[in-house]
Amino acid sequence: MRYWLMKTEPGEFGIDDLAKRPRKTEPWDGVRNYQARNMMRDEMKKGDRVFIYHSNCEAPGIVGIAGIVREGYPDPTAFDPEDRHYDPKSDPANPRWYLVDVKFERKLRRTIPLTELKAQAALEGMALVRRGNRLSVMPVSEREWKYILSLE
DNA sequence: GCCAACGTTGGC
DNA sequence: GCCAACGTTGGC
Repeated sequence: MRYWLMKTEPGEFGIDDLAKRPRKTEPWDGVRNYQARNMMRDEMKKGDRVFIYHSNCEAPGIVGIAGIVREGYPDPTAFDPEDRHYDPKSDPANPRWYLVDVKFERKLRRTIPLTELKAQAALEGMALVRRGNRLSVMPVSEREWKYILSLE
């Protein structure tokens, strides 16, 4: 089993929206970045665990835990001209964008803010705290996962 | 709202 | 294949 972190904007779709979904599950659509795509298509497996991170908001940070319940499949929003993530260059016969289904597990007892994560020497190597990082899906090591949970 | 950092596009 | 221009991300 592997560990991941996925960003989302709470103004668009936050951890509480995920918790309210039928079966607490949501297709993680709309990701349009090749590195993130590759991870969702090739590397994320059923049962993997995910930190949900709120970005672009008043208090950016890790807010909860989810699990992967369906492995990579083509992102249908790429084929829908009405969708704001429509990509005319994604051919259904050879899809460009992929997603996974994510299921709510629990909220953390508190948000662990980005500022706090940045202050931890133990987390120096994390992609999340590196300057200019813009990846919306990234791996988390087991050591980092446990360390972050110990801050909860 | 600002702006640095980064990814993508497209002309050459 | 280079690289300038452009668009987006996301913290602050």
